Amino acid sequence: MQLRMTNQREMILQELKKSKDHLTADELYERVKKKMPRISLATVYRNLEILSEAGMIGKLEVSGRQKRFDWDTGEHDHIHCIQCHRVDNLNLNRKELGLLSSETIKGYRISGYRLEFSGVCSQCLKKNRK
Amino acid sequence: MQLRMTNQREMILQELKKSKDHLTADELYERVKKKMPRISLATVYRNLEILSEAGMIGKLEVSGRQKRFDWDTGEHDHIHCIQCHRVDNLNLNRKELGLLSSETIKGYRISGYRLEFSGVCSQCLKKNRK
DNA sequence: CCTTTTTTAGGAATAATTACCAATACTATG
DNA sequence: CATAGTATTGGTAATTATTCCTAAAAAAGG
Repeated sequence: MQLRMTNQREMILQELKKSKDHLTADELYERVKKKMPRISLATVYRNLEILSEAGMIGKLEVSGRQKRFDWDTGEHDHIHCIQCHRVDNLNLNRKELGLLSSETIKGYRISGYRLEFSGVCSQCLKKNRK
Repeated sequence: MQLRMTNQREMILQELKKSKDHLTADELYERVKKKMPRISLATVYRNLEILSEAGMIGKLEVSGRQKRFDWDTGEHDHIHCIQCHRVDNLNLNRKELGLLSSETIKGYRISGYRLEFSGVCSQCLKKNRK
């Protein structure tokens, strides 16, 4: 692992953790820029990739949209709103699902899975009622 | 519903069904172009969107990559190769999972879910051994 | 310090997709 | 059938998200 923490890298990581949210690269770029005005968007992208590679953050590639990055690296699933595209955490009992038991399916060597619910979040439901 | 079938629309639908695969818009464009050389890529994109809207094909927004379209509209899950990005079908017993039972989770009104395994497909495993 | 390696900023390049719009094709009437 | 209205198409420009490139800056290691 042994990941060298540069100022930019550290700042990106801290801002993501502070947000306690699932931010996109450019959302994070906007936040980091407030403190480091000269940082480049490419640096944000590169470091998010490096940090997720190192397992220090999670990467969410959800529903064909922009990638989002997750400060929480613990095992959990996600649920997202098909209207405003927010992503929330979800804790399902994975053992009960019994899905991870098999190491190969249809000839694939399984490395992981993603369970992704979609629907309309409470904020959007409220908005729609108006 | 009542979808008017233009020549282009029909051709796109037929080529996708014929392929029995999960094609991207540009893969399909290449195939359709063989029979309709003057068709536009935009038309392919547009009609794939319209067809999936009408429920005549499925849309797969998988792992942050290119969208793929599915000739098979029956309920099924997917498994994809993290190496070559192919997508295969998977039939899991959904009732057993007991996941669709709840209509709301964390305030969301659930409209669906996607279970997506990832791993290395047999072709890639074979390739790697060489 | 001086040299080597890594990282950065900034902009250019790329890939996938969508938007726009003038030209066509189709539909339904009179 | 002529024709007016609507839908769809082709071609291209624009957009979005992301990666690539390169010279400069920063850090590491003698």
